[in-house]
Amino acid sequence: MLRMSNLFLRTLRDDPSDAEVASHRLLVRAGYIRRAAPGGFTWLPLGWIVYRNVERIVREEMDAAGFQEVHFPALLPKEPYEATNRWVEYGENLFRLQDRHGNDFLLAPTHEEMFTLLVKGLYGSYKDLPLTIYQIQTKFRDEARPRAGLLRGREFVMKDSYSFDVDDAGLQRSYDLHREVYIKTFERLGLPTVIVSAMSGAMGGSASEEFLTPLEVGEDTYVRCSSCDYAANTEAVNVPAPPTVPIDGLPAAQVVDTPNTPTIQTLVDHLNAHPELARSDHAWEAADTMKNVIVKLRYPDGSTAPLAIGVPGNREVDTKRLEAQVAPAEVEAFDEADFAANPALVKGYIGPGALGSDGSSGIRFLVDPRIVEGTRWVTGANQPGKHVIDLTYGRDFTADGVIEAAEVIAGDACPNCGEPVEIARGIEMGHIFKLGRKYAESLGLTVQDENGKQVTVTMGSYGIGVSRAVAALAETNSDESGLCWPREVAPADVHLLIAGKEGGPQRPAAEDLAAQLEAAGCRVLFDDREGVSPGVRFKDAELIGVPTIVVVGRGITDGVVEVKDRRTGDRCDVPIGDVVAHINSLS
RNA sequence: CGGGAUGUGGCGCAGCCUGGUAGCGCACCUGCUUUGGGAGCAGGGGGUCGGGAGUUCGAAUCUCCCCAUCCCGACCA
Repeated sequence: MLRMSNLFLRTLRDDPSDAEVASHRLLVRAGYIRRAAPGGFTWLPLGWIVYRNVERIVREEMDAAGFQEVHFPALLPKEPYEATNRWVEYGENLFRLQDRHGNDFLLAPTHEEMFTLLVKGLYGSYKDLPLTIYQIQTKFRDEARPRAGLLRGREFVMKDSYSFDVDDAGLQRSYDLHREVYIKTFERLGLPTVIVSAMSGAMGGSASEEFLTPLEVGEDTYVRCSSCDYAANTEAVNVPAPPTVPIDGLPAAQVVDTPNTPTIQTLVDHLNAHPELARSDHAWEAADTMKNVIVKLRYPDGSTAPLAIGVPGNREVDTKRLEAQVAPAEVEAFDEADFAANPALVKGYIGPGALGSDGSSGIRFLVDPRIVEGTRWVTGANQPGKHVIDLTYGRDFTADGVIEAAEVIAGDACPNCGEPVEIARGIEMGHIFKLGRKYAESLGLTVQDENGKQVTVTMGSYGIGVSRAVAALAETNSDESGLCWPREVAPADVHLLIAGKEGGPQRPAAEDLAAQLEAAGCRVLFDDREGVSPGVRFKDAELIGVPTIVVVGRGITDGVVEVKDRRTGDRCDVPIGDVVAHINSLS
């Protein structure tokens, strides 16, 4: 039983000034967590109970699936990460440090290398596989900007599992099993999730899916089809290419004067104001133009290279989508100095003639998938104040390749069925993906097959944000008054409080009831503090968010107590002798 | 990485412009009263004023550097 008279807890009346999102605000205010470092939090007793409940559920589901738990150090040597090149590729998000001898270490952001090496050291036969092992461990990422409390810290707890199979069919089975286990785990946690196709990011590998909890404060944007079951992180959306158009008979490209057209809109207006430039089929619109955006890619080794991206003029370049495409390189702005170094680029009037391996600047030029043979565009003519119209792909220009970097807009056609898509935000709670043989190859993990031949093992990697799940649960289970936890993760089943004069019958009755509830297996948070006004007790109960609140108050003279549902606010009087049975019927 | 704001007891804030004994509310301690919706009165304890350097007889306050937190931007040709 948790007695508030001696529980290490102090609730706050005011919101902490640095807390923005609900989960952060309420977890701090209700005394669950406390900031200890930039992006790092201390768990207080109530918070630690909730955290362990979440961890327990995750562990139970892993174990039930037959996965086995191991535990690695968080502090790791550099060498395995050099073998896979991640010491460099992981970039600035990797915490690197040195010991007293000057040897390099890292604080692990994830443990692919170590799991691979562990299996390599112990197993050598196809008969040992399949195998899935996991750990629940603190991970470190030197986030550029930790924010939103527990939702995005620099230190957090993750459950990560890894599957090992001899062949692709085995990997598929391991992957599918994990997918099922995750669905069940999030259901049990009471966290709504959407499964979306994803990019595999810094881990490498191929197919991958994310489990996102829909949340406005989330940092992932995903699309969902209004009609079919397609859902994908915007980073992973593949825009379908339109059919090509026969080039015969298309109007010739012509360079036209377009003074004072610094933006796409002014350009479109200018064209429409000049009938001699009119198109035969429709009035000019932004989607008929192509804008060429120049960025600078910075590679992990520090080198940089410019990149030109051609997208339809009605769309912006989505930096996240772009970065997902060029990873591990990072995207930087192409600044004045860069323009100065590339005199072939006429700012505001950049066109394909200056771009690509065959262009005057030689800058690598990639275009949106919508730009296919026979499509014609209005775009820069590489001279101040001039654009070119009817510039046709495959006849007048070509690019070095295709890139998925244009933003996805609500209403775009679903890549699967063509119906309009919706756009929503969410936070990544889980990620499953097929690593394939990348790590096994770089680290030499092979087993002998039936024929005595060495074959490279194929792997899957699967993560759940355990500490983040606590924040996501707080985020999705709260109101103006405070938190309201799902029962299985709540710090207690019942918040029992006394509302009555000290010295009256309420305290002894509440003590008695607390003991009975506990004897019946109920987890009780008992507000037995003295000299605290009833208002404070009620406010604290609502803030703390235990699912059922039992008030021993004035009804006690009639032998009844009040049982209140924290979430709905529904309350009813229950004879004190029936409370235990009543509570048990709730869960 | 850029711009802006902020940093003063556990939490929320004032004081800074115009340098001179560090303040308020909540929380905490003592006493009395109060007890079904963040009680009242009285009396207390607690702060290297983010850090460092400088100016000055004297710095929370002025100057410089650094650090941290929050917000906005990171591209839109």
